[in-house]
Amino acid sequence: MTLDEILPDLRRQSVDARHTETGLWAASMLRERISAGQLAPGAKLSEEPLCEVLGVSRNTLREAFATLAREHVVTRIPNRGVFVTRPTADDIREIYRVRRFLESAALTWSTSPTTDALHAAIARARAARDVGSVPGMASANQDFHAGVVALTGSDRLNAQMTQVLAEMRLVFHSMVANPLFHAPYIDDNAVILDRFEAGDRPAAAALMVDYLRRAEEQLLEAHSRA
Amino acid sequence: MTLDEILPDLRRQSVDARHTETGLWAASMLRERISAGQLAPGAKLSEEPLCEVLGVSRNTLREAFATLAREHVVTRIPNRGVFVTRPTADDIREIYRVRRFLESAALTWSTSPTTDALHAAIARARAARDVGSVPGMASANQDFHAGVVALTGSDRLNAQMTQVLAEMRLVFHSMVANPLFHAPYIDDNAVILDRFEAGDRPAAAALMVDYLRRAEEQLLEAHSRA
DNA sequence: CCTACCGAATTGTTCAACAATCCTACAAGC
DNA sequence: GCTTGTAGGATTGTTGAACAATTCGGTAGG
Repeated sequence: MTLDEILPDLRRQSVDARHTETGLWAASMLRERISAGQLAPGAKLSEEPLCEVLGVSRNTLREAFATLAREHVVTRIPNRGVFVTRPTADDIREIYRVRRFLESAALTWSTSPTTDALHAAIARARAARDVGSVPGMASANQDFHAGVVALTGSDRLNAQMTQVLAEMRLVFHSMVANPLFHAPYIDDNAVILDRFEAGDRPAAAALMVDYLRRAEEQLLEAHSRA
Repeated sequence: MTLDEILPDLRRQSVDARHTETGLWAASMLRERISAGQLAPGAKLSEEPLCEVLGVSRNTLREAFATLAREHVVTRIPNRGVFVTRPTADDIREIYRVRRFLESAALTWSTSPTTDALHAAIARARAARDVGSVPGMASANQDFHAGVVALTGSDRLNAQMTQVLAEMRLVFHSMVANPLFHAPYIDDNAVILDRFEAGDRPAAAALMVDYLRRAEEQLLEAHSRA
């Protein structure tokens, strides 16, 4: 999907928008579109048409670009422009490196033992699987892993995890989505949660590392084909 | 001399000559001053005089502010202005929460066993202690802990650690610096490194958590007095 | 002493202009 | 045929000025 195709859509959402912090608002609008896959990886985000459609000035739009670039959602090439990031194989390895550290550390040293959100995420994933909803499974799966890091109670670690999961969505969009990708991992999550609640944190962490290694391998394999 | 041989050299020069990103350049100038303590926490960064001094326009300066705000180095209050962040007690707790996770996880699961940088940092710290240089001890100590996270080989985790250490400098600047703060921790670092190299990673991680808890407590105590 | 209001100063945002850089195409030379 | 050089046009990088919105300090009035 190209930029031109979603321009009318964006225009509709931005007609009567009065906001303080316009730059952050513009960033969130673009982030939404990119997360949803309406702006595919590699797409060029030209300043002029976007300004016109969002109803902001070029300066404000550039603030939004700076925000998104810092989140690795968008890549800025000097004097060339801004593009939706197209994750490389190295990016995938880096993302999973971060996830292995963050998630296994959270399972090992977290202090908050409230796992309601994790149970809810697993329930949502199973419901989505029963209905055959791939986006539903993907979303619920991300909620589970975000919830694991939320056990740390740290805003900054949560922010980093949120960012990495946003990059994960880019990875999914940049390759042919295998409809069956998420399904087998749902029960893995359940086992990890079970071990964690049984008090066997090392086992939970080890299972998580194993899970993430398998997922990484599968994504790298798919990436090399694309 | 062939083309390939001089390519890296050329690239290095062109990177250095990159004044083409004025916003980032201005941000780094301010970051330097703040890190060095020349701009104390709580100081107001008025736009107009800064523009004049840095020789950039207000728009460019605001891009720099946006960058620093995302790094928590600077706090933006709408319609009031931009201030050097004054860390709160909660900030200190959050910083140490992140450090405990990042550093103990690095000691537990790191793959790279090259500890040269860590030995060098300890040596620098001891040399600074012998000379009685407090900034030298602080800097070397930060190098050691940054090096621990560098064991992960992850750019993103390194970036997060760098950011958190920058916030640590703000913490130090915002309270009366105790000249003896760093000294007792130097040998703790050495013990942690020793356990790590002996292959006893759980012990190294546990010592690190203990170290960070003591440092946090000490800083919180000092903060409550200020 | 407190409150309401007014004006100065500062920030938030936009606009228009210019400089610097890159892309495309096309001609010239080996 | 392939590379190299050279316009021209388009896009980005940066600036300066303008105006709206908001805050702050002082002051008159109760």
